[in-house]
Amino acid sequence: MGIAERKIRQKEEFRASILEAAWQQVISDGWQSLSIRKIADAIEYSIPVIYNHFENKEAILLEFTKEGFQKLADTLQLVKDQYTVPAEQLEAMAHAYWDFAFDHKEYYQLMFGLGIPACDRVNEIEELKYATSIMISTIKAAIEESNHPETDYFLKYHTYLSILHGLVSIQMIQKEGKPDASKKMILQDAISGFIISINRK
Amino acid sequence: MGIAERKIRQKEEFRASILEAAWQQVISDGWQSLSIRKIADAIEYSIPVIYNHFENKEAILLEFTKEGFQKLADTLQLVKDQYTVPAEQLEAMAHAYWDFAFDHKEYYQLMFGLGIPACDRVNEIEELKYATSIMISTIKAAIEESNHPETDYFLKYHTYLSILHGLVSIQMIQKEGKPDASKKMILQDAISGFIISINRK
DNA sequence: TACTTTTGTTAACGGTGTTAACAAAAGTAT
DNA sequence: ATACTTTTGTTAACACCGTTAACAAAAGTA
Repeated sequence: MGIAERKIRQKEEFRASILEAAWQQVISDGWQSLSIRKIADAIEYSIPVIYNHFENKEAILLEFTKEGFQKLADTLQLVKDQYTVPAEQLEAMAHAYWDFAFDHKEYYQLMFGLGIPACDRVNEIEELKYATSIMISTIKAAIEESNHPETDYFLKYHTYLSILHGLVSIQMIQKEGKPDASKKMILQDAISGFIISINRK
Repeated sequence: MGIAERKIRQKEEFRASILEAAWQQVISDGWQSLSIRKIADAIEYSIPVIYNHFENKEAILLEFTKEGFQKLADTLQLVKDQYTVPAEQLEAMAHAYWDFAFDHKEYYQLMFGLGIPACDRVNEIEELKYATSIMISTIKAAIEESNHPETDYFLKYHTYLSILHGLVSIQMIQKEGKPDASKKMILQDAISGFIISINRK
């Protein structure tokens, strides 16, 4: 009897429609605006039915997170396969990573827990400018002392900050508490590379 | 008459007590758990009084964000002043940045909008491992072809991912929409430096 | 047809940020 | 001291949120 199969299929469809409705909400107003109630409203069912298919809201978000990592992995693999030299692969994958992040912004934010609070207002914070200027002036000085005094210091500042923030936030996502001292080797490694890239002939 | 001054002073104290209560809540249960109601409860006043001192909840968070950037800037300045060679300053500041982030985790999360959703469960996602393995294998291959085949590939992977994530997330915080192509130069710059650091003699 | 299981509903609990309407206290002027 | 005004605080509500218990309806099974 195909009745059990049909039920499974229907359940799958229902589940998919929940995700579909959720995704529509996310891409139209960001994942902060996603609510169980809005999903229920969109699929024209009452709220508790959603809990028949997902344990809770987090489970829905987790679904998209997985989807996101899968898409990213597929993208990286695809790009990697177009090259043979590892260094070229790494470079191409880096660009692919970047493109993925901005082409699938919602996915990326979910995957890496980017809350984006006062996103647009953060640039107006005076204290931020202060911290920025300290770093920029140092970068500037380092460049002037280097073999390439014509280097774009603003670009280098962005690189510097990005490396730092990347290291920190990846670390924070992966582990609670203060990371063991060995993790600082990653920092040391990255920052050495950065400084060398400034002084390099 | 000092009565106006007293009022201003009292208002200031009240404001400070709100921030103090809020901060206690943040450090004890994370800033996700912070609510106007809990603050009101802690200072033993009714809810709306808080709105006499802060426009809304975001304004309170913004206050801490500013504080955070101020503290970071002070820390960086202090460390910078202990060195004279710019390259040394950059390195020391990098370590100070790292320490600040983990010594003042709550500040850092606020400052850079780190939502931390399935923070502890993210490592269990199978799709993440898939994406990870693609990157790691490439790094491994690049290292084997390099002048330093004994290099720790896991460390280099972390560096690689951190650079990428740092670039992306800093970019996302600062601007909505897809960044102009010129911003990709930062990526190019950072990734070149990374690849060089692998191949470097 | 009678029974069981699945699927869906309504209604509520406890929580959130925010605000309107109003009471109480404090300060000011007569 | 009394009358008036401003400030400060309160209660109560609005509109949301995630989640769940209690129950009704439909579907499948004997």
